[in-house]
Amino acid sequence: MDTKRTAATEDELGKWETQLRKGGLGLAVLATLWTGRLYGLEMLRRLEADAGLSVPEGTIYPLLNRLKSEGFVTSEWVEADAGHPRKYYSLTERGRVRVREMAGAWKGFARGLERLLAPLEGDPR
Amino acid sequence: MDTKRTAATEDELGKWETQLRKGGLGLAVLATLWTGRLYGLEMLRRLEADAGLSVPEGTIYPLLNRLKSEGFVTSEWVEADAGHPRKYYSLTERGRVRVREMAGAWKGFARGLERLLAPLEGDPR
DNA sequence: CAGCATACATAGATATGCAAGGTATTATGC
DNA sequence: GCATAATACCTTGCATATCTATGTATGCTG
Repeated sequence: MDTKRTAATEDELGKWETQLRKGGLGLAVLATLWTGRLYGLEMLRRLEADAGLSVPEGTIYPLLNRLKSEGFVTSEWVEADAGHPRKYYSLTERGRVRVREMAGAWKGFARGLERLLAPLEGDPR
Repeated sequence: MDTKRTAATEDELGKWETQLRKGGLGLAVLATLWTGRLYGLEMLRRLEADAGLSVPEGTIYPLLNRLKSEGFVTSEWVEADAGHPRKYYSLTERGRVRVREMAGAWKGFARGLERLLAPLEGDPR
């Protein structure tokens, strides 16, 4: 029963983490493009390596399509000498402006939450 | 047209901020209860004052019910000598454990995102 | 040419925040 | 005593983004 409860708790925490990411991932993806173009799976690897965010493929492609239809990124197919053709995404000018706005909103929210979490720090209770 | 575009952009940013809060608000609410019990509207005021998070009532009551049915908080009606009866919410033991887990997950996510945002800092581009 | 890895894509289910509107109780002015 | 306002809590319906699972196509390799 302990194992059951633990498993359930972990599941719930997992679902919650899913919710936590909403919105945040859009910013994360745009941010990876700040320094230059990347293709889909390359972004996933960078998100994992740089930020510890493991994002499934089924999440990033719809997200990229949304960002594209909103005019924040553009895409172009690039055929390599060897290997499969890849779809590279780049930030548009509008996208650059947007990342800054989003980053600002993120920082405001994060600072507020940090303040609320301060009382927990080092409290053994 | 400029005004139109600006307005539309702000609307979109607003919708995005809604997404950004998902999950985060649950943590924020539980965190306000760390130091002691509070009633609904009191929480809203504290969230606004301490963290700059303005949360509408339509958000917090369903949220509190969820947290209660999941066993993270308990509630009790308290009748004051003067004034209206208030429903006070407190953290359960399970709730305390949970806040810690959530705070840990939040920090991991926030650190990762900060790393991704680092290249934007002071980049005039 | 069969199997495997790479790369992009889609559909349905689920969860959450919000706006709008509602009920009940207490305090206040006249 | 009665109307009005303020406090406090609650419910419904909708919009939105992500995940799971699955599908398609291409190129490499033995």
